[in-house]
Amino acid sequence: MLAKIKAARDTLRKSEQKVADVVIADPEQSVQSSIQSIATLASVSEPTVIRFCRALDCVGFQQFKLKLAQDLARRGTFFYQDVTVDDSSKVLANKLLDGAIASLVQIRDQINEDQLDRAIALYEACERVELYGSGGSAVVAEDAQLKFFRLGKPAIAYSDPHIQHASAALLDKNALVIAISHSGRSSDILKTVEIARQSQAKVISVTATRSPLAQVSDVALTVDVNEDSDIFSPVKSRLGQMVVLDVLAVGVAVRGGDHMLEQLARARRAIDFKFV
Amino acid sequence: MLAKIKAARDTLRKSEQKVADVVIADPEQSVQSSIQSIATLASVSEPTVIRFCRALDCVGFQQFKLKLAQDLARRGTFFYQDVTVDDSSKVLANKLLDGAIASLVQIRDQINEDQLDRAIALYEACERVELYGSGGSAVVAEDAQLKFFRLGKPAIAYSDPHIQHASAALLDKNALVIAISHSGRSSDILKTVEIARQSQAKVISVTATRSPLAQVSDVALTVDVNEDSDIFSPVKSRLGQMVVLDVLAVGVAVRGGDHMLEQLARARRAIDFKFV
DNA sequence: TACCGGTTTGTAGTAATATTACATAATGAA
DNA sequence: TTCATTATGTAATATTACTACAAACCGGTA
Repeated sequence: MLAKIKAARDTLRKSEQKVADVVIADPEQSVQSSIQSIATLASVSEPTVIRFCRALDCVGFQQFKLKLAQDLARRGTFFYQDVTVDDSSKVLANKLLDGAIASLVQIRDQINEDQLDRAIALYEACERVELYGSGGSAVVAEDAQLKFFRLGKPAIAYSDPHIQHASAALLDKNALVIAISHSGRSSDILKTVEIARQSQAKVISVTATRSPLAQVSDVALTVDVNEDSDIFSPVKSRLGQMVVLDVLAVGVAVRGGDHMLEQLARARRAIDFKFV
Repeated sequence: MLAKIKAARDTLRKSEQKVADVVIADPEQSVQSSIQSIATLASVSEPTVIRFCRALDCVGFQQFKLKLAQDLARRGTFFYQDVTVDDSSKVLANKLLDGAIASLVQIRDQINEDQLDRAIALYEACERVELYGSGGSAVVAEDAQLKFFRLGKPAIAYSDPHIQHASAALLDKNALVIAISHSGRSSDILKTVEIARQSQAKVISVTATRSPLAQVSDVALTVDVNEDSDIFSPVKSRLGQMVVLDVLAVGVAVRGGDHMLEQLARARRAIDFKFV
């Protein structure tokens, strides 16, 4: 939740940002406050606070507080810690793994059931899937391709933006695009999605809450993680994206009933399990 | 908090016990309820619910709910659960994410510091790195390539077994191979590693404990996860492998001192963060 | 610059919810 | 039974969250 607030903060309206700042500054306090006191602290009106909560996918202030409280409670178990040069390997490994675990916990608590259901419906309605991801997200797109093409419809991943553009232009209304981007701000992916939409294709995005990419998609599966401590690339969001896509694929498979699940299980055992 | 309720339950007044019972019966629900609905469910009056909260050392109902919510959040016991066809999307997502989290916890607790240190030393001693992974592990190898080539030495990932063979044959004693395989039993990867060793290259494997691949490697970074509930491909081991390689790369970076860390952080912000 | 359409924000009122004060009912001991 | 004590509910009140609407703001156009 806190990560979500931080991620969404810049896309919020001016006065909602003030609210975000107050909450970020002292979440422990906010969780015990009433709308009134938060509104006063942020020097905005009370409805603004409510609008802020709604912008974060909460039905109201109460739910917002609850989610935030749970978020804070969990930070005790696994939390982000920056690595330092005098950490031993063991300490280092623990810090990094704790951070990764914490981000998955966060994602778990942010899953938007509604969007997920709609994403599953989009897959069921489509005839083929194209996965677009560049840079680090290319890896995620490829991984997802492996999953999706076992579900019975053609699935292909492209990582080169030019090829993405070309391919997107050739789609039709029976195509489903899954666009993967950590920030959701890369002009390449936005352009690609725009082209895809002109071709009438449906678009699911796997990206940050309220990012430009999320806003131009039919369905947005959001992945917000605290990236502060990632040194190389956003590993945590990568993990999150992979898991979210796994959830989507399994969700589709499950709709296919026991029969499909069993078949997939057999396929998995035959192909990957022994040899990869 | 829940434990507290259970413990205190018998010392409470009759009608307060009714409240305790409905809370214990479904804490997740209670946390989202108003006094009214809890009072109705327990067939007591609203003030009784408040008295119940006070008996548990809370100043009011709100605080009670907050504490309970945090308690529920903290019961962060994540375990594997098989998905079933009648799971809602939400339940499904939670099961899958819990499974993924549990596997990372397991990996964290299994990290072998000694092997990790030796792996770091091997990287420091080498002149170039080749990453081999096929099928699902190809994705991991590519991801790792992105990390390693920022560390200052050439790094390249191959996913095609034939090309792996050819490339391995051209290595020398200054090359480091990182071989990634879930099972560590694929004949392709074993053959590749055998060739690499004949070329005098060093080999780090990221694979299952005591697998054939682990046994023929100079250093084995082991990733063992419970795969029973993975439908498509071993997502969990994929996540684990990625994190373990992140640990290795960060470990190397940290040995480079503050200077290197800072440089990498800058590079990350410039490249990925805004655009991917 | 003045005006228009749309968006953002605040004001004021309403509904819901928690809390208090008090009255009634239950319980138990003499 | 009767009184004292405790437990529980009723009804009023205060607080808090939320809604509808109006004012202010902003960016573009004439």
